[in-house]
Amino acid sequence: MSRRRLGYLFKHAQLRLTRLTGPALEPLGIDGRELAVLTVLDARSPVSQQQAAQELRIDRTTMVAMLDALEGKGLVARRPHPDDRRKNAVELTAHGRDVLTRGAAAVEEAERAFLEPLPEDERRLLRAALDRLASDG
Amino acid sequence: MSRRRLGYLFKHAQLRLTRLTGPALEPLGIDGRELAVLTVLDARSPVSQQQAAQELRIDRTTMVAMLDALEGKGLVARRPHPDDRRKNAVELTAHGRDVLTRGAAAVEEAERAFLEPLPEDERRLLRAALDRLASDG
DNA sequence: GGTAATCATCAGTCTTACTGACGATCAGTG
DNA sequence: CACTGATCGTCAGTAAGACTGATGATTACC
Repeated sequence: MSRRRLGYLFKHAQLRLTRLTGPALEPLGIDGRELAVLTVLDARSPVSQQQAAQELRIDRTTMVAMLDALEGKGLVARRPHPDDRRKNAVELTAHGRDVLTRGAAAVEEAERAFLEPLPEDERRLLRAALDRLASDG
Repeated sequence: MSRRRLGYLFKHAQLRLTRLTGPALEPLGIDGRELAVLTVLDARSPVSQQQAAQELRIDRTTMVAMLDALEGKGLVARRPHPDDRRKNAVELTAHGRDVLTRGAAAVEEAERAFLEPLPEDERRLLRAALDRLASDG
């Protein structure tokens, strides 16, 4: 039985997860946060930067920096939005789509390794529980 | 069903937890990390700074800063270790013990609120699962 | 007794993420 | 149409958290 606080458990679970996903993505030159951005762009493209930021619940200014990085790596392109000249329409490049595909596979693999200590049914339960706990309520 | 990555779920579950524990501890003038230090000192006191740091898996230099803060608030005292003059023997003050007691109660309450979306049996299961996932393996 | 390891500390750095301000642009009201 | 207020992307500055590497003091090894 664990006397640890939930805060401790979350922090160190996340640390262990990062120790697995980090090296898995490192050959692709991105980290987990960047992969999340690529995923959103793939699903919703073209989106404004604000839309993408809201989707991931990150700050608009943080998104600027992340897109700067991703654009610098040639994974993402900003172009002027046809309907609203305040907005950028952000899209994946061909290279970005490729990195997304390979990154997603790498992360799935890392998540499998991460969850390996748990029996199958508990993995599903954990995911469902986290999903409810992570929703702002 | 959740398509979110585990990294996202952990991050935002933790954010929501902090939104609950933070205000709960704020009247006591500490945060969750500091409460964890107080807890270790209470259980193991007197300990060296390194022992306390290892217990919480935080860096030795981070522990220096945290004890500086806690000492400044009068919750903790460093005294020379009787057996080894390189070490500090760190202990709770009377005030520190009091804050620990009230802080622990506040956090228990906040954790209850955090877990409130889950049925009773899933709460236990989550805790057990996190415990295994957080262990470095 | 001399070398290597340990402890606490400090300065510096890095990452992540924020606030607040800005110019440009759009939307709604009258 | 003109004004007001909101929205979008950007930038500068800041803050928290946690690390590295170096240092002085001390201890352990043999």
